[in-house]
Amino acid sequence: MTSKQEFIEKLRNSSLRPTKQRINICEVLFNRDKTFHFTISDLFNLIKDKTGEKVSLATVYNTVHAFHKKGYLKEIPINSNQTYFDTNVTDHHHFFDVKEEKLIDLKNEDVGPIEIQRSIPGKKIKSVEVLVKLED
Amino acid sequence: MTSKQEFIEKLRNSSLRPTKQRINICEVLFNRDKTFHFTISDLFNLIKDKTGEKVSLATVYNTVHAFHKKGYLKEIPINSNQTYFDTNVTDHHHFFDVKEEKLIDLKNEDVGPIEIQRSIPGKKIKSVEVLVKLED
DNA sequence: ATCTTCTTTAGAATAATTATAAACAACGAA
DNA sequence: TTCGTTGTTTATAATTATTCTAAAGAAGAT
Repeated sequence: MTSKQEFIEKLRNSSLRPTKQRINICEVLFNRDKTFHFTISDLFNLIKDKTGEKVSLATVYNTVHAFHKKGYLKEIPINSNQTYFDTNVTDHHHFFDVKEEKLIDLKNEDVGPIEIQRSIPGKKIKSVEVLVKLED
Repeated sequence: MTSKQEFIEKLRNSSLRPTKQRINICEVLFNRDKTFHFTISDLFNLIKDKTGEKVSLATVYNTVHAFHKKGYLKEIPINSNQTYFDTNVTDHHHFFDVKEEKLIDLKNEDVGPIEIQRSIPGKKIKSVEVLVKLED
C-alpha cells in the first residue's frame, strides 16, 4: 500500500503542489502492485471509476507530463494514435499485442543484453527499447 | 536509377492504377540510392520540390498506406506526433536522434541477434524492433 | 468513342494534444 | 488567521495529424 505521503513527495519532486486532483491521479497511477501501462484516456476514465471524482483532461495531461519529465513515468515508443506510458521506469522492454492494443512487460532476461556496436560522433545513447509486436 | 516501369509495377502490385500523381510519389520514395525515412509531411513537401507538381495530401496518405499494406514501406515505432515510414523494408533497427528528430538505420550486425525467451499462448511474434534514442 | 470504375482533390470531420484565461486553492509572511 | 502571491483547475478554444466525403476528372476495357 502506497501512502499519501509518498504521492505528495513525488508531486513535490516534480515541482507540483499536492492538490486533491493530483493525489487522485497518483492513487490510480501508483497505488498498485503491478506495473501499469496506460494512455491518457485510460487514466482519465479510471480516475472517475476509482476515486469517484472527476479530474479535468487538462490536469491529467499536465500531471502525467510532469511525472514523465521527472522520470516517474516512462513513455513507450509505439505506433499508435495515442501515447502510451508505463509506471515501470526501470530499463525493460515490451510485447505489444496489436489486436488487443495491450502492452506486456518483458523482463530483461527474456530479451538478453543488447549491445549496440555502433556509435554516432557527438551523440550518446539515451535509451534502448525493444518492441515485440504480437499477432494471433 | 529506378525506372518508371518499376514504379508502375509496384503500383499495380498494390492494386493502384499508375497515375501521374502516384508516379511522382514513387519518384520521391524509390528513386534514391539510400534508404529514406520520412513523415507524410516530409514526403508531401518533397514531391513539390522534386517534381514541381503538387499532389494532394489525401493522395499522399492513400498511396503511402497502400504501399505500407503491400510491404513496400515499413512503419517505424517511435513516439512522435507524426508517423514515420522507411523505404528499407528489410528486418533492421534504428537510431533516433531525439534533438534532430532524425532516424538512422542500424545494420543487424550493429545490434546482434535478439532472442525473445518468452512467449504468450495463442500469439506469435510479428516483429522485433529496436529503437536506440540518441542525445547530445 | 463510350462506359464503367477508380482516382484526385478540396474541404469537412475526427481525434489527440496543447494553449488560454478566468475562477479557485495552496503557501507563506505578517 | 488573514492576506497577498503564486500556482492550479477547468471548460473551452486552438492546433495538428489523420481520415472521410462527394463531386469532378482520368484510366481501362470494349
